[in-house]
Amino acid sequence: VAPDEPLRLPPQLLDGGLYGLSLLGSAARRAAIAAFAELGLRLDHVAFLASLDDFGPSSQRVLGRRLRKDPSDVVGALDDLQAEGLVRRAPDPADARRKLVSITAKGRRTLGRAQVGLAAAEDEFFGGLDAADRRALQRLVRAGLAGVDDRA
Amino acid sequence: VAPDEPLRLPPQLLDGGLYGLSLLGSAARRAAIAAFAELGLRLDHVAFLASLDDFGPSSQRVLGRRLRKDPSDVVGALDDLQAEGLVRRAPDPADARRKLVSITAKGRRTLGRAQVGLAAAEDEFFGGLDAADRRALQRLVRAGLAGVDDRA
DNA sequence: CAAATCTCAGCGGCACTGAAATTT
DNA sequence: CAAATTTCAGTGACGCTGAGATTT
Repeated sequence: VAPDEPLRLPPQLLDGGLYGLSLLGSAARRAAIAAFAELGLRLDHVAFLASLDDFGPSSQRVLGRRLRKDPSDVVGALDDLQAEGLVRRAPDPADARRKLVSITAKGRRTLGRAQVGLAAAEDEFFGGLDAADRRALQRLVRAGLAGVDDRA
Repeated sequence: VAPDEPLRLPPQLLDGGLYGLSLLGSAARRAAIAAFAELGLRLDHVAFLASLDDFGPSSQRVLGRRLRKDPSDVVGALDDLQAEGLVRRAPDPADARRKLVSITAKGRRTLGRAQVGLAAAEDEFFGGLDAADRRALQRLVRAGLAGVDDRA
């Protein structure tokens, strides 16, 4: 008697949509984490690098708000990135309470490698969907995220 | 100078789809957790109750595999549920290594309350989407979860 | 005997709270 | 002085690993 039960999610929970979305999000998170692990980066590390690359130098507070990260969690992640030489912290000349964080040239190179790994992980993750579905899902995710912004 | 920056996610990460899906999944998870918090239940508590309700009594091993939970994590969650009288553990007469877990009448009542709270949370969470989009998102999530099943 | 099942101890990622130190 | 910013210490949920005890 060896019951090799596969994944079998309770329909009564899946029906609503919130539970399934949470599970799929976890799977997506795992896939992204795996893609960055070989670079020694975590998900939030890459998020900080990408934010600095896209929006330019920011104070830690602003950087955190953009990514919905708690200020106390920003500290540790930036410590890691700074130790690797991927970001720079400098006092803000306009306000000594703030530190201006910027991405370094090495940080940009690392970010580029992370993007390559991410793209591969995405192709694999969304491999089961055809192009139209993948586009549709992406649109709905963006719409959903806009709602998240409001709610917070 | 008070920069009240809102959520502003890096486009270069969002473009691929995996990052956005991960974020939306986290938001969905938070919403579900909040819906169950007033009942003193966590997400996995409700998942176990729903699984037992939908599929009937199971060994802890099978119960865990169905929900993609590690056997070691099943133990603690069932301890909680059993302490509240929501599930029952009995030795499997066919195999003394196993324990048969079943949901109690009280567990079903609690699960019902959890479903009510979840439905409300879902209406609020998906409030920004029209009915067609909500249906489409749910379909794509199911398709995506099917892929997750394969990959694991 | 090897394998399966339950259990416990521990670690890593992540999100959050509370509070201290410094500066505006 | 109150408020903003960075920082640290701690907690909780969650997923995973490794190992022990019992039974098949």
